Amino acid sequence: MTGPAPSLRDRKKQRTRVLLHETALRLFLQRGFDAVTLDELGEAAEVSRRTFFRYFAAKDAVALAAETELWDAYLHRLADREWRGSVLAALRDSLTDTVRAMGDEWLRRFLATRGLIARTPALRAASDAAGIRTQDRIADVLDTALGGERDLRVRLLAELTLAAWRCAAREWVRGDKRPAGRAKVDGLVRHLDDAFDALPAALGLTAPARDAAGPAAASAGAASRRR
Amino acid sequence: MTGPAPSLRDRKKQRTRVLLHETALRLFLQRGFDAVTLDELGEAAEVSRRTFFRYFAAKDAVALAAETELWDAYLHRLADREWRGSVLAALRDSLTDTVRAMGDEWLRRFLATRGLIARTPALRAASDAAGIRTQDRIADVLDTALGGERDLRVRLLAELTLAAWRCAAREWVRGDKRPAGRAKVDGLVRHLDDAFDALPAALGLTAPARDAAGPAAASAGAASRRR
DNA sequence: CTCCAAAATGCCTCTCAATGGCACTTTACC
DNA sequence: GGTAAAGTGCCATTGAGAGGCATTTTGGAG
Repeated sequence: MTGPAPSLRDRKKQRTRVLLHETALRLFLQRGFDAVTLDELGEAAEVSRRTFFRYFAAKDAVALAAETELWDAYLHRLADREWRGSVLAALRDSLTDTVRAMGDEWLRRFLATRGLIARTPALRAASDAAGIRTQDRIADVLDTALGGERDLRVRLLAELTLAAWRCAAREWVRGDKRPAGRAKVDGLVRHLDDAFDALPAALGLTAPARDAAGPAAASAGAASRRR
Repeated sequence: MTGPAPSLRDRKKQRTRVLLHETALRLFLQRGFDAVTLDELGEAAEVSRRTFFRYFAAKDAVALAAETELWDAYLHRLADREWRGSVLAALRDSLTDTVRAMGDEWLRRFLATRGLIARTPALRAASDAAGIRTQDRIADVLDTALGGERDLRVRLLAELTLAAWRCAAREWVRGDKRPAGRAKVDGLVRHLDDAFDALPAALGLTAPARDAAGPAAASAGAASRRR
């Protein structure tokens, strides 16, 4: 992919975008998303608020940019892949492949983003809403790839993919913070695998029998019980 | 449930709340959610903006009130039920039972709400985010009811319930608008049944074989293919 | 290199949702 | 009837978000 070299204009724009994003993450982490105004962010990045809005659609968009990059990369990978065999397995593999392919620099920003989401209701809501828009996009790619019929199962698969993601991300953020770098990514991938693996068993989960003294009567299946 | 009779204070508050909600739906439907300011809504309902915020946490909350009622009723039903057998079936039955139990007056408001959501990005986002908070609440109820262990399958079941809901609601809004009253509710219930029914088949969906000329090679399963 | 047009930026004004303090009004209860 | 608590309205403020337009920067042709 050797296009024309980026112009000075393009380089400057990219630098401004990165500067806004990094500055935002730093300030939001220091003082909290809600406590940092866009005037302050612009001052710190030496960019006007007007310009900020030329780069990001909203305040929350700059905080969630690393997550957006992941979904964009994932959607791109889905659009490019060959489809054969189990669709869910393809959705799963593409997601874990995408996560693995994101770089260390992205990982640092993504961890910061997850931390902000965990402590900021407005960011959680924005991230959740964006996730559901991602589901729409996944369903669109699948409709196109699988033959253009509007199939309820396709829609559900998009839902299941993000369901697994949300469960995995939730556990990941909760988990041990000590691993760094690649081990962090591996942890996320493991949680994703656990979540996708647990889908069939979840469908079959039954309530404990009323007279059982413990969990012995719980559904036997792929054991995803918390260890 | 015969508690003490509501006081004049309580009755007036309830009337104000209903008035705000109904007035908001009317104005939002006439002119669009974004075009109606809270000053205008307050003027029309003869309530100050300050008071509006004593009843609703945000502008979108008044627009989504009917949906909130549904989820509150559903969560209440889940908290009250006996748990035995398949958890997913229980989640499903409780949801369809709840929908059926909501009254005609609620149905009218709920239809208006769905219409607003369909045409207002901000409301769609707010509704989606609220849906995911509902998933959290479902998972909490399930954790309590099933023995208090944090089980990934439980979390996934909450996800699957809202997944089916979103798919069903989407098809429902798209569908024939001519049925009224109970037939509208039956339509929603039917879409919910279809969506829950399609979950196992979705897990097993495979891509069409590359040399197949048509969908003949698609996964044979519970056929939820669009008709 | 110069010039001009296009693109990017900053300044400014405005709107409106949201927040919150406090004075005033209404209701409940003794 | 009097008083305290609850409810309401008025007012001021903040900050995200929108958009117009002047100014600055960059690209490209001659």
